[in-house]
Amino acid sequence: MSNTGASNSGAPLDVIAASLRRERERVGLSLSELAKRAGIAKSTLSQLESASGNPSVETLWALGVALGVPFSRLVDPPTPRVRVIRAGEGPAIYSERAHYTATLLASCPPGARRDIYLLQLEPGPARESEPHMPGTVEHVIVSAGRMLAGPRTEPVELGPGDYLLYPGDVPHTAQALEPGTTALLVSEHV
Amino acid sequence: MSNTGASNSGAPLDVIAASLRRERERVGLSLSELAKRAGIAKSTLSQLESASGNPSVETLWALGVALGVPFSRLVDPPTPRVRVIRAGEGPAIYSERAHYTATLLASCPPGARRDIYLLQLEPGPARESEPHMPGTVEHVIVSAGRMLAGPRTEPVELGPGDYLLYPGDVPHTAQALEPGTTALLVSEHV
DNA sequence: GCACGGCGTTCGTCAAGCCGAACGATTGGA
DNA sequence: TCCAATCGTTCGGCTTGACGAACGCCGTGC
Repeated sequence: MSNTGASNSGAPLDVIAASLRRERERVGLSLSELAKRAGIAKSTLSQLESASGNPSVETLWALGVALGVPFSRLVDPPTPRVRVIRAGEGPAIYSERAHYTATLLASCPPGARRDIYLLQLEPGPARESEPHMPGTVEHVIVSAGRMLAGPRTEPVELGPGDYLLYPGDVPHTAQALEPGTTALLVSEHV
Repeated sequence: MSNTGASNSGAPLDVIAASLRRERERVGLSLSELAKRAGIAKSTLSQLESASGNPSVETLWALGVALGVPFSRLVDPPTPRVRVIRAGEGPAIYSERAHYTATLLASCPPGARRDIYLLQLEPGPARESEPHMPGTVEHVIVSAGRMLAGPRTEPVELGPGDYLLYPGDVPHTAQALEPGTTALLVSEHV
């Protein structure tokens, strides 16, 4: 998960319990063996997997290391499998003013750690975005056309194939310089 | 963070201490005030910020919620700012056999949680990829041309603007069906 | 000058996490 | 069949995290 403003849902302990068992079985370790490798008592691990415990960070960290798994995997719920969204399909956001279309391709359930949008822009007034969640960064890759993008204070002109990374937690802007400009926007809060 | 195989570096407690203070000051809360909002004793918070403690998950969770910050932000080190990579620049991977070019646009230091590649493919033999890190998923968005992509067992044909999500921890493939096919690949291990 | 409120730290108490040992259950081999 | 090994759970102990209270410090204003 990520207890972001949007999603503080679900007691972390249950998630951790499930994650631990899932990851342990995926690796194919016994409870005893994992406990030994992580340097913790197997009784401790047993209690954690039955969600009757409140592990310290060090304990959980040791388990993450022993499992060869990132910390966040243990506190965040699982993930998707396969999905296709055909051109033109998918939830879209339109803006008459800015001649702007954003199609949401992927949002990480439940609390979206990163979103992927397909942007289709026409020349006209710039689309101004207010700051997002602190810690957000946005990646823009232009597919076709030319555009101006980035922090409002220092926008960058981009052409096909250009890539731009900028902080999303400050005011930023997007504006097409040519008709039929399309770009990909990856917005992630780390 | 992510104590992934690659980056188990740094005692988590020090990172947490630093993160905690950083985020608290960014929000502009006093130690006492934050402690009250998180529902923990300020003495506890004080010890955590001085890295003389080993918080339980519940405690850290409460702080994350009170700060309006994702859990991982507290155990992971900071992040980047602004970067531009012009078309043709950036580290690239070529493959004569598969007429394939991948340009690495963004890799999340230090332990890469997701990579963004620009793919340029020409028709020819398919590029076969072995499974990555368990838990990896890949997103493909086609900019131009047509291509075949996805799990080796069930590839999908994609045209301009199409989006595909598939697991990256199984064998998968990529093959251009038209000259000048370009696509964007987001590879993330959650 | 001095009382007041808020700040962050330190101290003693209590509850809870972590541990090792012992337990019943299950499996495989002699 | 019986023994041995391993599994995961449960039970006292010791350790340690979390708590509230008291402390010293600093800026305000009466």
